Amino acid sequence: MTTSEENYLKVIYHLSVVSPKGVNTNAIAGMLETKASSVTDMLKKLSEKDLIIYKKYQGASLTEKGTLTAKMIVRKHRLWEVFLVEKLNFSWDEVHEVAEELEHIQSEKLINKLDAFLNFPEFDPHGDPIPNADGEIKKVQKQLLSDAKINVSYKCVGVKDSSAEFLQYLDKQKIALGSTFKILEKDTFDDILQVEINGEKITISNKIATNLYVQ
Amino acid sequence: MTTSEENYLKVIYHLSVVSPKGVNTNAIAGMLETKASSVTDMLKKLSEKDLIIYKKYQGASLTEKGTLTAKMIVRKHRLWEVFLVEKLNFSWDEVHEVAEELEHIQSEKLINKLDAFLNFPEFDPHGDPIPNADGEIKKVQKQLLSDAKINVSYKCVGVKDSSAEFLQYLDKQKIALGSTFKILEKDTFDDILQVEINGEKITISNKIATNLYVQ
DNA sequence: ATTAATTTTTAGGCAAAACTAAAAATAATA
DNA sequence: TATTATTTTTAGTTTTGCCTAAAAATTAAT
Repeated sequence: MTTSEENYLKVIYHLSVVSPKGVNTNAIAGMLETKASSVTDMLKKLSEKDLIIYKKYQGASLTEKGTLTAKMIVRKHRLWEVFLVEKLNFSWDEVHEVAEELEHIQSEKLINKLDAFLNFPEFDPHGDPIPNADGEIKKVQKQLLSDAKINVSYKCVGVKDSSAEFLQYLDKQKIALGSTFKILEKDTFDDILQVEINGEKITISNKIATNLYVQ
Repeated sequence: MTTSEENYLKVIYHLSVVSPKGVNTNAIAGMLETKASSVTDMLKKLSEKDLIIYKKYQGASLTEKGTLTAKMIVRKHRLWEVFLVEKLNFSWDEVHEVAEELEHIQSEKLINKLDAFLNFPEFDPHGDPIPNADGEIKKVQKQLLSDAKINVSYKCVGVKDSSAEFLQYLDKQKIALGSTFKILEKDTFDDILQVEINGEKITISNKIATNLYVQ
């Protein structure tokens, strides 16, 4: 497997969540910052390797084999992120790019030993679940803060947007995984929420609320 | 820098120890298991990037810039080896291939944080020195066991050959870094040495003795 | 000092993964 | 439904790093 093939599989895997019956060529191109024609070439290649189902103009979906492969890449990515944050003291907004490289290191032994070293973590620093060695992912129910009820206490368990900018904004607002949330008031007109975070009252935009997972 | 370019620099760096005034095209090809013509192509490229001095038919030698780059790759390789052995419990014969991949991860921050996490080790699991962040290498004097004096006590501080086969042989003979050595008798005729290792008398071939560094 | 052997370089190609531009298929709209 | 508009695919290039085969330069040997 080349790094490029792995990146395609990973993107198809992530996009499959929203378009389970075929991921568009353009959508893949967008995620990988490449051109549609390049995507077509690669889809043919991945199809011949039985990693995806691909029919012209119909988009791509992962086979069993492709799904497992993609999950292993995601597993590696997220385990490395845990390592970087827990052991090397990276902040949660710095780990993505480095993990993008580390996820392509080819050694099952390495990743399983890393998993053990980290004590078999179930979530990465952004709250995303880490597939185990068999590709199984622990499903937890969680909802967006924007969908949460008023005056009910929640705990922050993940972020939807894990861009450095958003994560840095959260740091500034002292919002982290584990923070407690209570919506005091929703102002549907100007898309603003009054919330209590760890006991303190603040105002956040709906944009923020639609990118925080709570439980 | 591509992985390929880095591998060339690393090989030139290692070969420069024995041929400081120009490394042969064929020697590089041999180390990289590639063809001389491919090497010529790359030498031109590295030369244009001012990483090596290259004149047709004269071999290659590293520039200042090339030397520093090579040292940083060696630094990464050896630090990752320490990580694999110390933290992930790999054995010293398993780490080379994985480190060959990890050494190409591009992040200065990563490697310096890894260095700190490992407590700034000075030697890798095979006794090779680890360049610091400035490229400085601590020089220690050491000699081959085959050049050691008779009836003098030495300590094993490194291996010259770090192939898995050799390292596994050492494991079997209970020879490790730190083991104490004393040559009892040298038989120059059949190239065999009577030695005392950690107090026990055994016989080893000269081939072994020429691949062990002692102090 | 020639000739032979070896090493190194050139020349021309190939595969992977990207690209541009144009053609074909599908989807959207009047 | 006919006509746009959009999406996707094809066709033809490019770049990187490798290859083979042949030519050129260097080194070794008679």
